[in-house]
Order: sequence, then C-alpha cells, then structure tokens
Amino acid sequence: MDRWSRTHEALSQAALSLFAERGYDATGTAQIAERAGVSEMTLFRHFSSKEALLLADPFDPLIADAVRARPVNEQPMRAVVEAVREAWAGLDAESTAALRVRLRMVAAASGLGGAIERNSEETITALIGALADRGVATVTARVAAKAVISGLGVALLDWALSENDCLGDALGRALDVLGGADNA
Amino acid sequence: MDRWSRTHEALSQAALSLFAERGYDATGTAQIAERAGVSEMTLFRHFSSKEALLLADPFDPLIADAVRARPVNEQPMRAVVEAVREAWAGLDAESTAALRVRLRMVAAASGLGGAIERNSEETITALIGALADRGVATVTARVAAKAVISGLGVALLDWALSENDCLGDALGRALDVLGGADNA
DNA sequence: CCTCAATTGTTAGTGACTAACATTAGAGTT
DNA sequence: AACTCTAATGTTAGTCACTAACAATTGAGG
Repeated sequence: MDRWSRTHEALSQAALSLFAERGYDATGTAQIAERAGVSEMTLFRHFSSKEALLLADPFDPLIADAVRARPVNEQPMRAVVEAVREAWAGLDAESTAALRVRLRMVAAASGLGGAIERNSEETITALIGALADRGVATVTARVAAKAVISGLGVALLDWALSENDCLGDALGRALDVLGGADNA
Repeated sequence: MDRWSRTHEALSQAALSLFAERGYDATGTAQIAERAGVSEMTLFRHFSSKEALLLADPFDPLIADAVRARPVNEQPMRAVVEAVREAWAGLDAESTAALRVRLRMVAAASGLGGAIERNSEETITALIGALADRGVATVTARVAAKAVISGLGVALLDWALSENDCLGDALGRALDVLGGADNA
C-alpha cells in the first residue's frame, strides 16, 4: 500500500463517515479533507468531484466479459440485460449492504439525480466495447448501454429505499422490463 | 405577452446568441443577464440553472398522450418507444434545425453529459403517469421511461454531430434498439 | 548522503447559485 | 388621475465546489 493508496483510502473513509453523520449536502469538501488529514487540493487530485467520493463506480467492469459470453446473434438490449443479470448474481451480503447505504445517501441528497450514471462511465464504455466486438454499430451500442445502465440506476435507487426487498429480485424485474418482457 | 414572458424570452435569446458566439463554457451567467438587460438574480428566477437556458425541454409532453393511445396489453418499453416514434413524426424542418444547433452546443460543452435527461424530467414524469394509467407498476414505469429517454438522448447527440443524417431515421434506429429489435 | 520524481501544500481565484430585504413597475379600482 | 396591491426585479453579500500556478516535502533508489 503506497502513499497514494493510503490517502485515497483515508479520504474515502472520511467522506463516508461524514456523509453518514451530517448528510451529503451538509458536508463540505474542506471538512472531508480535514478529517483525512490532508489539504482540500489533494482531495480533488484523488477524486474528480465531491460525488465521486460517494459513488466510486459500484458497477463491475466484468459485465463487459459477460456480454462477450452471450450468443452472438442476440439482440443488443437483451444481451446487455442478461449480462448484467449474470454479473450481479454473485454479490455477497456485505457488499450489498454497503451499496444500500451509499444509495440511500444518494437518494437523500439533492442534486444527485443522474449521479449514478455519471459515475458509471467506465462501465458504459466497457459495455460499448463489448457490443462493438459483436459487430453492433457504435451508435446502437451506445444507446443500448446507456439505456440499460440508466434504467438500472432507477431500479437500484428504488431498491435502496425499500426495506424488505431482495436486490436480485429488484434487478431481475427491472432487467425484465428493459429486455422487453411483458410486466404489467 | 406579459412582463414575465418578455424577460424570459430576452434571457433565452441572450443566452443562445452568447453561446453561439463564445461557446457555452466561456459564457458567464452575468454576461447573459447583462445582454438581456436584467440582473443576474432575475436570471436564476427564470431558469433554475445555466444549462436550463440551453435545454428548455425540447421534448414534448404530448408523448404521454401517445402512450395512452397504445394498445393496453403492450409491453411497457415497446409502448413508450412507439409513442415517442409517433410523437416525433410531426416535427417541422425549422424546429429540427434549431434542435440540432442546441444539441451541438451541448456536445461541444464540457460537463453537460446527462444534461438532456436532467432537463427532460417533465417528460419522464409524464411518461410515468401515462404508464401508471395502464396499470404498470410504478417502479417498472420509472425504469422504462428513464431508459428510453436516456437512450434517446444518446441518439439525439449522435444525430446532431452527424452531418447528413435524417432525424427520423436516427430516432427510428435508436427506438428499434430500445424496443428490442434485432439490429446488429 | 544525494537525487529525482511523485505527492502534497499554499494561495488566490473563478463562477454558479442562494438568502434576505428593499424597490419598482403596472394592471385594476375608484 | 391618484391609489393600491401584487408580481417582478434589484441589491448586497455570501457559500461552496472546483481550478491554476508555484513552492515545499516526502520517500525510494543509487
């Protein structure tokens, strides 16, 4: 663990604890830097924005590999949907709980609409690449990737706010909708 | 045309002309207010943000009505997709050209990713309402509406940057993908 | 011990956006 | 024409995320 990783971790910890205590909006970047024992400038060298401290890409880039494993002649939307379904199947209880905490903060904060997609750029890019490998046109790939991730973001927020719902079920329902299933 | 509408129009005009001259990023809200002959405070009373000056809801709320006109047992995604297709069919050449200009500014500016969806909240809300009237679950409705609008935003940006492409064709291809067609 | 590059600190600033309160314009009434 | 009352605007002073330029420091390898 080099110096960079240490401060990176310290900043993340400081941010999450402060967000939990006072809420996202009421927490300033200066306070986060102070608790991490670091200057504010350093904070922005490690995280491009304040919201990046809360949403450090919870989505997994292994989704792209799952897309590549789908049947070649499958429709783009369905391929992405099924890939996401498989990729999210193996998520332990601990990560799930942590994700829920983070997403609840997103929901509680004002002005964080679309924050999930904004911080899923890497995942979207990976998805586009995987679809391109299947011979899908670039525009088509971008449309499908963005649509699925955006829809998924809505479902994730809804799940995080609900109390007794299983993540797998919530995602499954959303993916059914996105894939064109007949959910009325 | 009352006073409110006049300043509203003046602000919109001032903003668009300045964006065209110096670009979005290089234009400050103070300059816009000055050219409109108005204080900066008034600007924010008329437009909730700087980007709202560029993206004053180009999407039509009549999309919701088109959803209501779709067959009741149609899948949510397909219903929304087809409704959008119909709603955008009647768009004159002038509006199309103006839309292209605006979207090119969006593409040129930095930090305006997701700006389209952010300013389509009303359309999304309307879509959700229309889907709810069909008996679709609220989560399902939100997922479908958000996914379609997000995917559509990507297609719109791509169309705006391309030179010789017909808007109807571009939208049609995107909607096919979103609806689950077999576009490889 | 020295060097050099990576990492961090300092300072000063920009620009979008907000709050509280004073001021004006303008349509309707008498 | 004077009067009123509300919508609309102005003023001031501020907050806060984020950036640029440059100086200082840490730490690993020679």
